[in-house]
Amino acid sequence: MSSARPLSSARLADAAPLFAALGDPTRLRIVNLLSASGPASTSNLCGAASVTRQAVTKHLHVLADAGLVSSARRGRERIWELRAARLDKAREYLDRIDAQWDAALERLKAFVED
Amino acid sequence: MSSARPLSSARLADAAPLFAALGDPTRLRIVNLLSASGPASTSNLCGAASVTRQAVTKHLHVLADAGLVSSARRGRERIWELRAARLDKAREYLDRIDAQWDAALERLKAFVED
DNA sequence: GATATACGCAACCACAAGGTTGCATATGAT
DNA sequence: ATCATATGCAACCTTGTGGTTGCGTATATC
Repeated sequence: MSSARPLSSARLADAAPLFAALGDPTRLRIVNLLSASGPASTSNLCGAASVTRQAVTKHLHVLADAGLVSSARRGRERIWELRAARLDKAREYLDRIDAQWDAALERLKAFVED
Repeated sequence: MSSARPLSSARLADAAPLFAALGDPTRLRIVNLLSASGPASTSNLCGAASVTRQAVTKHLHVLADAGLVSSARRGRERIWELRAARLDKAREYLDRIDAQWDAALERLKAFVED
């Protein structure tokens, strides 16, 4: 028996920016790159993108604001790293919504069989 | 041992619109409602939103374009239903990115221990 | 010290996105 | 037939977002 509680609106408002950050092709590409190759510098990430460095930097800041990446300066370059915990948050949301849906289906089924 | 293959850019380009659709608070609220209470009509969903019916309709169409909901007219109302399969797609993406990240960490660790 | 590299910051621009009002249309209820 | 309900559609507005160019600054490298 699933114990899915309804998602609080607070958690929902928190999750939207997360998905929004993942909702851009260039940013998703960056996340994918960071997850596949590990930490990388800004110019390193620029190599894979088809936009200017400044655009990539903006995207990285959006990801950072969403908590999906963190960065630190190393010498003259800035190294970006994936924050897997935040990704898990997103997964958790989807899991809970899915669980809710399953529970709703269950209730509907029971109602019909009534 | 995880068998995480790198995500093809085709799959990535496919996933971004999905996350983008989930990246709006109002839309996420709608998805949450549909998952918690099952299928509902447009005006039904409007009750929980703080925007006009037309705005809600727009959001529903965005969700439909992303494949996250489907709808059918029933009498004078239109009933919207969650497409759980599409939600699973999003989860799958996050899973694979996470697996990639784990694999990358593993390699880094092995490299350091070298 | 001169030079190339890597980045930060600001101004600016075009367009998509979210939202609204207004009006038309179809369907259920009386 | 009449009236209320539920929706569809279009025009319009405002802001946010993704992108650019230009310039300044810090850090390696020679």
